Amino acid sequence: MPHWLMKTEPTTYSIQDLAGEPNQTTCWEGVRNYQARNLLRDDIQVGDQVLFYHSACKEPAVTGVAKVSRAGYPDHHAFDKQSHYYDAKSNPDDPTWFMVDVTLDHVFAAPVTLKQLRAEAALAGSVLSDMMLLRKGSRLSVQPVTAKEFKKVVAMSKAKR
DNA sequence: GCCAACGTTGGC
DNA sequence: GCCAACGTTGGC
Repeated sequence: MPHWLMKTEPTTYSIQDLAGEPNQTTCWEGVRNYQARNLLRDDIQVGDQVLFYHSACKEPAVTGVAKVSRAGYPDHHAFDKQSHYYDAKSNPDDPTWFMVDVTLDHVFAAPVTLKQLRAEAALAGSVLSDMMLLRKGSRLSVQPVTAKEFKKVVAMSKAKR
């Protein structure tokens, strides 16, 4: 079962927002990057586990785990002129943009910060040494994570600090 | 707020 | 198809 990491700016949508949703579920709308779109449309499946990441904030961190509860379907926000995510070029008959639904699994008691991830990745032979999130210039908002990386991050969230 | 890295757009 | 200009991301 593949694993993913999804970024969000907590000022826009945080893991606490997800925790407050009916069924703790939301659609992951507004991804407007073709590489991420391809993952959403073609690769991400129901049951896949997701690291929920807060970016562009005071302490960037993985803040919890979510699960994919609906596989790729058209992002209808692209057809809504009122929406911030409106895209005049996306045709409802042949949609450009896709989204999935995610459901909260759990919020980490202690977020695993980007700083901690980098420190871990710097250790010799670290499981995280090649993690996409940590690569220079990497800014894909939906990205693959290996099973080992996923397990490691979850373990770090449980470790005493 | 700065700025490096990256993606997209559009003139040619 | 090239590439400069522009916009966005996101850490710091």
